[in-house]
Amino acid sequence: MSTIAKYMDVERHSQPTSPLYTQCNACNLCVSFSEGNRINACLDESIKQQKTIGRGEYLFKEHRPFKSLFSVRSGAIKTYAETSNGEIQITGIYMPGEIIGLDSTNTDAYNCSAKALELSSVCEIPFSHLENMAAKNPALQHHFFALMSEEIQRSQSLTLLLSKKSAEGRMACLLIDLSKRLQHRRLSGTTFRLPMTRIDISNYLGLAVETVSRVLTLFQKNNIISLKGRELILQEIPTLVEMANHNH
Amino acid sequence: MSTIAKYMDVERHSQPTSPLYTQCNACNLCVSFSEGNRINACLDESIKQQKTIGRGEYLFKEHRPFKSLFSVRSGAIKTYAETSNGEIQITGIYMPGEIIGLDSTNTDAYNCSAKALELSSVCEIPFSHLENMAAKNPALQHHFFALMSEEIQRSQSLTLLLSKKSAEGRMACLLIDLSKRLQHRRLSGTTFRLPMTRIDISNYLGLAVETVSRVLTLFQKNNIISLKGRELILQEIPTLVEMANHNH
DNA sequence: CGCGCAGTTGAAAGTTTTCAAATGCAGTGG
DNA sequence: CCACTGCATTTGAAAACTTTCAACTGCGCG
Repeated sequence: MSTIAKYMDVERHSQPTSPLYTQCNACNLCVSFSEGNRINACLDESIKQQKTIGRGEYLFKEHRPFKSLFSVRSGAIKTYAETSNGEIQITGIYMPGEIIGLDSTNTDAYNCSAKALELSSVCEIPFSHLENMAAKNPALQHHFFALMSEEIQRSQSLTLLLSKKSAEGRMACLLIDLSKRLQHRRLSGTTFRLPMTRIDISNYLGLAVETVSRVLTLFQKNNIISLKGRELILQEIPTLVEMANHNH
Repeated sequence: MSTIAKYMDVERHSQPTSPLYTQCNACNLCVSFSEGNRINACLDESIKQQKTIGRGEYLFKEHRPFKSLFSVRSGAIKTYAETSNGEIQITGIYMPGEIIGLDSTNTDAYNCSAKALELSSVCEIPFSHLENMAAKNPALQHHFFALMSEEIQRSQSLTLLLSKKSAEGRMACLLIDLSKRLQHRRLSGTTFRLPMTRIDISNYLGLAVETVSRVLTLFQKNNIISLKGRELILQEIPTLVEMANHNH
């Protein structure tokens, strides 16, 4: 527990009640780290730095120098890449406890842009420090490989979704995915607010905005969900799961 | 250069002329490693193990215990995941010099199956050994993070392709991608043999087989490519590049 | 030689996109 | 406080693209 340690108890006591922090007692990376390894350890606070960014603001932009990973503490962040002809593709939606930037560790520049979908707070972790620490701590190194592997899988899931599922299936997948991630943070998996606009959803799912709107309307007509603006209630999760598993 | 080293010169001299080994002087991982880091170093031969697998044979199957990564020495390997309802999605086509299994380092089981598209030889590297070595060698650790990051990017490229491109665009992307990877190995990027069937292509690109066939026929009619069976000649690479960059 | 599977081609069907138009919502400035 | 403006969202109808279904050809192998 040497240089890494502490922080967890400090924060656990300073923010015991806020729902935003049920999952994030300290830096999310640390929690993630300690959970994954069943080790009560945490990154040294000296290498971390908290930051708040407003809705629509950038955490970083594509092609800018890559220096740090970011762990989301609250809010939601989207990452996206830009094609040669200016179109963008959202590559991920990151919620509290999740780590941004793992796809850029092989270059000197970020491979995507990261923008806040709502007011968010993040924890910045310089990658060089992390590498140094990982070199000294095999458990941390192992955890890092695991995190990156998970990121590959996340992306592959999206691939499968885009390749094999209908518009309804894609939408169902997204809703189920969001629900699960919220539940993992011990928040409600049935009643929540969509973190993104229909436009972002359409981009992420590879559909036209109109299609997203139509599918959501259909879901509502069938009483599978209830939706007002971005406020969402999943009324028939089993049906959604079934639709999510069903392919073209 | 301690425990890691040697091998490169040994193999470089023993197989100087075979085109299959122009890129792979020793274990591909090592070459990749030494290239990436501009270090003349290589994994200790004691932890490696070569293997040959015939066309259609499995390198490993999904859900089986994860123990090793594999570096392709010759041939071509596809990886694919199976959905709950039995459909499969090809997640990657691996050619010499590329590494398979990076998406499974967070679990005890492989997350996909790997099957040889043609007679192939691979180099098996137990992951636990690699982790141990990486812990002792910061440069190797760094290289590993880079490899995993590249794998994330590869998957994200596929996501973009599936999300934004038409059938023609997808096919063009695949051909250009294959061409580039062959060129990277100093093989011809204009005349080569498709490593996979039309069925594999269709699955990988998220299209129906018939669509793949139609697009290839169209490309031939427009004299963009020449194709007999799997023998391919790219006649108008600039046109292909343009089509690959063009979205829906 | 024939079986089985890969590949091709045509026509119809289906899904999603595109285009167009209207509504709603939020922030801004008068 | 209200009108105004810009964007998000919804809805309808037509257009476009891809899939599905069906049939046929070709190739490799026992």
